[in-house]
Amino acid sequence: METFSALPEDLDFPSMEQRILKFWDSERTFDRLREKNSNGPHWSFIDGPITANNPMGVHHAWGRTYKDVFQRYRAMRGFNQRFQNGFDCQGLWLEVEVEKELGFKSKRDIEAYGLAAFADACRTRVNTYASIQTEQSIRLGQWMDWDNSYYTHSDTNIEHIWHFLGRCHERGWIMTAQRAMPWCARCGTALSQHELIDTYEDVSHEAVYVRLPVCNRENTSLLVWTTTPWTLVANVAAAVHPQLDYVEVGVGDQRYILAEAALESALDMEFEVIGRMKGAEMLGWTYSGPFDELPAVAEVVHEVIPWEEIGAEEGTGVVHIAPGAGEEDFDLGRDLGLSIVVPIDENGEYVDGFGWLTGRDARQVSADVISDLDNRNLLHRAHTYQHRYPHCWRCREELVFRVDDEWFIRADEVREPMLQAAASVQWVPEYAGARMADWLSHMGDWNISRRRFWGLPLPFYPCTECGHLTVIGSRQELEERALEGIDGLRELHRPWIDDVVVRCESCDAAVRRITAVGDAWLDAGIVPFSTLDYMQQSDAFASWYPADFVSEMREQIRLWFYSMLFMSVTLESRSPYQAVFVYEKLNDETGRPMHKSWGNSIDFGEAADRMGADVMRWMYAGQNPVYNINFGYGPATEVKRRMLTLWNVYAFFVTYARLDGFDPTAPIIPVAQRPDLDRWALSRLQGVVETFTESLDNYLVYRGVQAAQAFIEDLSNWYVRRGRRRYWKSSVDADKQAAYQTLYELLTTLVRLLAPVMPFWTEDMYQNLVRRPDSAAVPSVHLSDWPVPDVGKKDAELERSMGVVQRVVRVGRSARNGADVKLRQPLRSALIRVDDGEWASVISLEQHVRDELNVKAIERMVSEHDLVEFELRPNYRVLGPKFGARVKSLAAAIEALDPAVVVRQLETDGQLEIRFDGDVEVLSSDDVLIQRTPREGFGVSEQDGVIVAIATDVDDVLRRDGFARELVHATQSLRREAGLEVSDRILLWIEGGEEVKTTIAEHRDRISEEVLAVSLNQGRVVDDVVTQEVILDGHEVQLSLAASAN
RNA sequence: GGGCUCUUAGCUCAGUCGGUUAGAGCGCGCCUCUGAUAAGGGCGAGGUCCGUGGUUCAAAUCCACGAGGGCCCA
Repeated sequence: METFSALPEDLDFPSMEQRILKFWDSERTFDRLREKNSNGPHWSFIDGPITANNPMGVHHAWGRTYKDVFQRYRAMRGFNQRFQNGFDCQGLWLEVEVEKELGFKSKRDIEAYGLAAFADACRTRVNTYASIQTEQSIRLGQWMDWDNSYYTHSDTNIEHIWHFLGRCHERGWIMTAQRAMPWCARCGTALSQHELIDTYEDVSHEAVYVRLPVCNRENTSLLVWTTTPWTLVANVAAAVHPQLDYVEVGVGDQRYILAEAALESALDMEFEVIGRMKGAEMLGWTYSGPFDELPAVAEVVHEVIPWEEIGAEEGTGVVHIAPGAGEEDFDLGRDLGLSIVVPIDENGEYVDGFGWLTGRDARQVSADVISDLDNRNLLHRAHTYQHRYPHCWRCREELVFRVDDEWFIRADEVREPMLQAAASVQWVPEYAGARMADWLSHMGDWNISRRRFWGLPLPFYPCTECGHLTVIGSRQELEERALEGIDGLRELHRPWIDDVVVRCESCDAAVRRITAVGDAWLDAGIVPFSTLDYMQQSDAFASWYPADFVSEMREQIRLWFYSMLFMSVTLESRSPYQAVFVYEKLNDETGRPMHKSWGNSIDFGEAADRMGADVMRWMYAGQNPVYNINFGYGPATEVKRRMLTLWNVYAFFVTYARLDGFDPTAPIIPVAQRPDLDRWALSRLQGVVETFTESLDNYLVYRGVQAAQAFIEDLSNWYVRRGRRRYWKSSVDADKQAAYQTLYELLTTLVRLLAPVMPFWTEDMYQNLVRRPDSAAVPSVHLSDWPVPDVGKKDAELERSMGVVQRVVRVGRSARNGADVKLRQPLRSALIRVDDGEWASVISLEQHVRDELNVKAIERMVSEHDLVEFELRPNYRVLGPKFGARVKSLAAAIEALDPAVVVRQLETDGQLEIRFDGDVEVLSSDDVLIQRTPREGFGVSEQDGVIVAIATDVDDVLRRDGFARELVHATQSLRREAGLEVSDRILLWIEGGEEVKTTIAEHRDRISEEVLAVSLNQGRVVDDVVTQEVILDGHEVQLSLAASAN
């Protein structure tokens, strides 16, 4: 049996991943991992719940990649983990989707449908998408205990929130307050400020200039302007800026008062200025409101009030104030103690007391309000006005403003403890902590009530008799207090919970629950407790709380991280997490946000099928999390190309290891006895292991990915390229064995190192490299131990030397390039100049330099004076600290010297006297930097202090040496065309002129060996051969070859 | 208005403790290699390190102010 399986033509991630998924499944690999670590130390991660509402997006895949990477890493280090996934299952997001499914237009449709049926529909949707998301996550390679996911709509979760609210109530933090909020009449609920972001759109509204007759001033009116005529019925005041200039103007028989600066825009007719005054003079005036005949506002005294925020750029400088229908109006009204008239209900319809408007939709009454004002002679002018206006992000309806009673948790008392708890957390990146601190310092009371259906039932039972608020803290308490309805309580949701009537704590009256449900962030915030059975005082809680790590998008700082912190500080006086990792946003590959309607969003399933999960994961893990990621098939192609470098190395190894029957279980050649190239690569590997480990410990996996990527480049473009001939040799000797053992160790270590990031491919490689040759090996890469750096294999000196050689080679190639001699032509020698300490490095690794540059010899450049020109620069790094401010005149003195003379002086004496500022100082060669510029006309290049000069003359010997290479190359091409395997032996005939004959005579053995020819003859043959005529270096050559029998 | 953050090549981004001539990948042009081969390598063009001021012998780097982008708060 062969040790390793042959590899397919190319790396097909999707099909390979499907194979690995089946493998994990049949091998129970994840179960075994958990069993293996069951006695290990705990590492506690809490999964932020994903809304089980739609299929997963590629942005979720980013976050889940992080979660999976860190959990897999900790698992390889032997930590016991819970691997619990979570679903967010309640709240408006979900309700809106269910409404769409059922074709509903408003909350009344839900009520008509029935709350019980609606709750069932929500539950069904949760189940559907939780299962789809589970499948998708598995496809991504995420390992979780999928049968044990938590759901935020569970009674346990709800009870734990009740418990929390009970504790808040004990401290007197639960309260109600009026609040003005943007409101969606269709959804029947308020929107929070952050839900307004990006919802402003250009729309046209009918704006009106309205006359408000001033009391006790004949025919005189305030002129106000509004873009929302529907709010005029709720007018209670008119605001003016105390310092602004106002004028009284006559228009026909009417007089208007408005800001002087607004005259032009507001009045489009002849007028005459009659008087002037400051706004301050008008304060306290009263006026008749626009709808005083309506019962709801009949009693309101309309007054002129001051407001500093007024400008005259828009409107009239006199502002219509309706505290019940505008946000700023409400704040102003509260400060000044104005009456608050709330004209509409939660569906946007006028409430009782508004006459002909009652029952009508506020968003459809503009025209009627305007004509009504006109009929009553209060309209000055109406016009179409275009402006940006907020819309509901869910249903795109225009928003209105509404004042409503809401439930809050007071925040002032927890603010300080929360700040302290947050300060104890490791925030990655650090600025996330500053964000949290900023948010906490400014946070207002937490508005926790939502007027919806499918959500946490707030356990608030205000007594209509005595006013006492009963807050139920558990299901048991509910049962104890229940007077009726408890038998029909199927679950802790509406409508069933609404039927339970309880006994008031204070007066024993029968009280009902408020109908509001809770903010969904309560649902998510409680999970550090609910998932560990906190209320049962469980052992689980004691051993898994607080979490070592949580990770989500940055916006979760003010959402989930905040709500968890709030609840945890309240319940346990400490942070629920010790480290928080945040990352930015996912955009399309051009940097635009992904939107379904823009057609630029990418479906997760499609992405997994087209690019493969490991490619996605490698891209995500390599992203610096402080930047938005630009995701798409273009970037994925680039990432895959980089991964292909590792594939090439892997494929190279497998190809030759199979040919040679390399046995990885054979005795190990001690590292000290292996060639420098091997020791170098192994040393580099230790550094990569260190860096990668550190990057995972610090939650900055991208640094590890970058380091691994750089190492893979080195592996391919230096280690394999430099060492490839060692694997081609026909004989199996110690050097070849060392080469295999080294490359094998590099690959198998890398496979373990990269396993958390690309679990599929590393498993595939592991099975082939490790398990196949050794059935006793650990059955999965994910069950193996995390690599530990072996200091015994570190050789800093060798790494440094190899670095010098790599630099020399780079410069040498540049020199050859300039000399215009192709690399296949061997040249006599390379003259090399490096820093004094570096020559030993070059000599010790001389072979690599000669091979790479294809020169017969290297020489140290003794006198570079003929090849380069010099320039002197002060070495500020050394001189600065030594001379301080005098460094400037010293520098001037240095630059005035003749560089060539200085160089000779330093070469002979090693020091240099220099006069400046009247002093004489002695400088050493460290004090100046000698910069060399190659003179024209040489094959010379200079970079980073290294000079390489190539002797470009070619004599007959060198020429034929090069020609032999040409013959080899041409023969190799022909081998390929003939479809031969790399190990097939051949019979070879070469026919040509004198040059060919002489070259073959001189290089027969070498040519034969290189092309695996068992015979090499001159002449032409005709039968059973592959033949090709080529012209090499101007010589006609005919090559013929045939496969050899042995 | 306040906070956090970013601004380096056409694009995406590195840049350590302030110190020589600021780097990589992609793209572009040229060359090269070829027993990893629908790969690989090299060279080149391309930069006001957002601007101004300051600290310092020395600033992409530290400080202040300003401009622009992003996010958040009010």
